[in-house]
Amino acid sequence: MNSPKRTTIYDVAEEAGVAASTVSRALRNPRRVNAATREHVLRVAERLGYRPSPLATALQSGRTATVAMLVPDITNPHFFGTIRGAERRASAAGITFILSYTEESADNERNQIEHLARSVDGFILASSRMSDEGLWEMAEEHNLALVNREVRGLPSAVVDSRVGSRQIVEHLASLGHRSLVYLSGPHQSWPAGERWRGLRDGARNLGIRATRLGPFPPRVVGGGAAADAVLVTGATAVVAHNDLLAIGVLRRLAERGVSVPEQISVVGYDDIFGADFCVPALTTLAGPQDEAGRSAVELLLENRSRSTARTPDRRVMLPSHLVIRDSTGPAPA
Amino acid sequence: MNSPKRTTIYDVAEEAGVAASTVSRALRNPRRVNAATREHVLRVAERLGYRPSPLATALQSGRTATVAMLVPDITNPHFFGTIRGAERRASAAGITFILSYTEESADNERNQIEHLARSVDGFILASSRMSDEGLWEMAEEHNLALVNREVRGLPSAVVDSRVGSRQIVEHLASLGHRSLVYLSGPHQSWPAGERWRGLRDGARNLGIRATRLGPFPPRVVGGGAAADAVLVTGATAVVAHNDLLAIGVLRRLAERGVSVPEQISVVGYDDIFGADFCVPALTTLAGPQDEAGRSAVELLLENRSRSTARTPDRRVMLPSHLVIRDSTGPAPA
DNA sequence: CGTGTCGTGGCAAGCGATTGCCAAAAGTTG
DNA sequence: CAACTTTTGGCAATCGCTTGCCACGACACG
Repeated sequence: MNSPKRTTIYDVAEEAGVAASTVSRALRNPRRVNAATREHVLRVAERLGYRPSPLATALQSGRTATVAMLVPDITNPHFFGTIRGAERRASAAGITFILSYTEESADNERNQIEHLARSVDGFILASSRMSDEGLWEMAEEHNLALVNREVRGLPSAVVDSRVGSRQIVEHLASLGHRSLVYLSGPHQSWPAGERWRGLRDGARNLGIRATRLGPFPPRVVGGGAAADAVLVTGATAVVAHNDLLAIGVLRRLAERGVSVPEQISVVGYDDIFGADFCVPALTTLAGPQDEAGRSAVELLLENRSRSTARTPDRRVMLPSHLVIRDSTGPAPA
Repeated sequence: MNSPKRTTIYDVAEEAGVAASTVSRALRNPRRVNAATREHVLRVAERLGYRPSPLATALQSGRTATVAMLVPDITNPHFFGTIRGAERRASAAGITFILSYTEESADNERNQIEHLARSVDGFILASSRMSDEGLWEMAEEHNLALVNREVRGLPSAVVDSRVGSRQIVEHLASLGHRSLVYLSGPHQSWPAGERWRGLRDGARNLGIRATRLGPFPPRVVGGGAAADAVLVTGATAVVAHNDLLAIGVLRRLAERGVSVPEQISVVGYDDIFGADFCVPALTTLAGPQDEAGRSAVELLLENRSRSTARTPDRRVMLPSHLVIRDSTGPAPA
């Protein structure tokens, strides 16, 4: 506990026979102090086991060396990669990483930001539920970086799903499929729009038919209704908004005795943990989610001193790739 | 950004025509100030959009309203439940949640604690890699709560795996198995010891043979070697240290054409995401991991003002239950 | 040798709250 | 109505660190 008062910069100063300011400079601003003095101060600090107080530092300097990541839904494995990447990058830069969940609500997101605003240098908003306008407004006051969401004027790191979606279409077309169904995620979901556009455009180019159903909750449980909806369309290929939904679809199809991929091919997005060992193993569009998290932290760091000039909005686009497994196959004759 | 200086307690004080101290009291210590004054101050604060600075508060009062959770390995889904539970509980109490990974290293763990010590009210150590001695030492200086680890004198929240392990043995024995193999996790792992003891004792009671192999890395990739090791023993039942390892075993067995559960029954621990849709679906000992996370936060909160008396060490033991799926079946004749 | 420059270190004013202590105002009591 | 207690609000110190400004000495230069 804090009972045995921790050693402060003053303790070090006294012990070293210098002023507190000198200690501070020796630590933060090496060139501002004589090499010998500095060496001495450092040694004393070390001996006393001195640790700076991040709070005091932050209060004074305004820099907290902390970032917060806001994620809509903690139960969604999709975010694990992003969280991991962001945490790693932050950690490597000596930056404290705060994780918080917004329970899928834009209001909640706003509140969290407001609540943490003074304690962090910036926010990583993963799959934000806020509107573009809301984000712009927030960005006036706070340092933001978006993950898997693009908004004009705001820095973002996204895994491509537009180009990847075309690859999906090409893959399916090459297997002889003439039509596909996209099982859409939530309406406000930015990637859902991207994916659909990619699929639609790809389909148009290749002269096959693409239709969209939904929205469905992007979770395993959503797969039941989704699968049934697909069956009535008679489609031979279905692309689910994400792997969870795809897995739910696989389940329901198995229940109903529809064989995959013989009768229907199924594709997902994200390549989450488990996509390789569900049955049949899922064909899915994989992307470097952890890279996205990493990049987001970097965008935040770049923007730290944005107080003066507005940096041009940086956008990082990470390439995705199609992982072909057992859930896709030749279209039935 | 911070350019438009955020409103402070002084701004509110001036606007309301009172002293800063009054504002502070109106906010924190309502009974210390006249109801009318208080009402007025609150209104002004609201109008000015005042938000207290957590940093300043923490610096002065010593309470940070923040907890940190240290997890050895971010890639292990086992921790997701615990993280979720802890985050939720913290969030509900208005407490900021810091998440950090220790990369499986005790040293790293120690460093992280040292690094964050001034910024948090306490630490949740999930599956700590530190020795008992190390933990005692840390507990002298810091407010700790352990998850899935019991150490004398320290508060902890653990999911029972001892009793649960007996249930596993009973389940297997009832299916006619006369011997089982435990695929052990890392040697320093506390649950590994518990599980083994539970299995061994259970086996002794029921007159069946239990042997231990390992240690194996508790990940899917560890399953390959583990499965092969099992096969040479000729055992009919194998209990893996966790679901990841179990899934790896399932895979390898499938590769080698060994059918589960006809030839070998497989059991895991944790009931992670995916355990229900791998093939065959995994029989596993499920526990309320999120409860453990939640409890850990509560232990920390109880102990917040521990500066004076040492509270008796609180231990929370959460019950586990066996989820029987398709990976276990009657012993082969 | 006088003066200008540069390198160093110290002083002290914050950063934004909390809180012990005190004094003025209000309420109580005989 | 005097004496005393209780409320209530303000002053100022404090938490631990950063940083602008100043001063002092060393050094270089003309």
